[in-house]
Amino acid sequence: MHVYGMEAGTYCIAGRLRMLARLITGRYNEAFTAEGVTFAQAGLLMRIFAQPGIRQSVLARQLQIEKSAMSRDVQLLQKNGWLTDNRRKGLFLTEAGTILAKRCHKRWKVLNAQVHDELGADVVNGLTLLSEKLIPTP
Amino acid sequence: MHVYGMEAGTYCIAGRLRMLARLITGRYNEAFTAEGVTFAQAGLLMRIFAQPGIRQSVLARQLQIEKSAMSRDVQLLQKNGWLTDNRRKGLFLTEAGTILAKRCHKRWKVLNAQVHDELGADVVNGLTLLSEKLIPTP
DNA sequence: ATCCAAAAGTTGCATATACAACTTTTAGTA
DNA sequence: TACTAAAAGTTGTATATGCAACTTTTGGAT
Repeated sequence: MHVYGMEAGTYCIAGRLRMLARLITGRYNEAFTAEGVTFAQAGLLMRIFAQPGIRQSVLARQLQIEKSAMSRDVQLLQKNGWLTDNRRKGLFLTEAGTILAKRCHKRWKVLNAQVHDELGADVVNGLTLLSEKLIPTP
Repeated sequence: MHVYGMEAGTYCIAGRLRMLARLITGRYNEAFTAEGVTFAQAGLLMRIFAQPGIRQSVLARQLQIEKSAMSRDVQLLQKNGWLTDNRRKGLFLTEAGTILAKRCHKRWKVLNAQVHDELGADVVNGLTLLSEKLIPTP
């Protein structure tokens, strides 16, 4: 029988990636609910912590997110008091934002290592290879 | 230097998967704009075509999408005239829906084969392995 | 047939995301 | 310095998604 999405060896790449992203996002989200943020928010906070003063446009390129989406993500962080108000001059964490970013990074480190372990080197290498083939090199 | 997301070998699995999903979604979306649908919509149409009468709950499990999200996705298809109005008794394509699903499948087949080729067996196997490790077996 | 618990489906609310069109800022050049 | 084109950022509109709470449907057990 031929059921869309079930063919051995010819499954839908986009469908599969989207499903996996949903699954893994759920798992990471769980880990961050204790901090009151989503993974997407935590990820941004950690990046801004690591690259203070970074521009939205650069983040958008790094993450391959449309600039308007990034604008809104950033506005949300700011509304929560985690960013200073000079959005257009580069992004900087407030004190609260810095504390939160550090707490998130602790959780992220543990979880991500655990997930790496569970998945194994083959999977991680596969993902790396996929990244190299898909991510535009600027 | 240690920049979040840039560490060799310890990158964020969730972040990476989400980025790849965004990239590949964009590419598949392009292919379906000619049909006036997104990839998500086309994917649903193709699944309902392949499994007529399927329940939302089953689709939600297959795709690992929350049932409320699925409910809305399905409502959108119906609003566009692609589904008959008996949502709760199983999903069926209208004539227009059937025609559209077939057209989408043609495009999907070409694109997906092309992407498979581009990525290569290693990547595809890596994704398969990842799926096996992440997707809950019902 | 009746009743009840579990499953399915919906709705309210919030976030994440894209595209198009618009405004603002920045940088280079005359 | 003034002008202008490109880059950056924002806003309108729409889809995709999750969680919680609610309603409806379904399948047994009596």
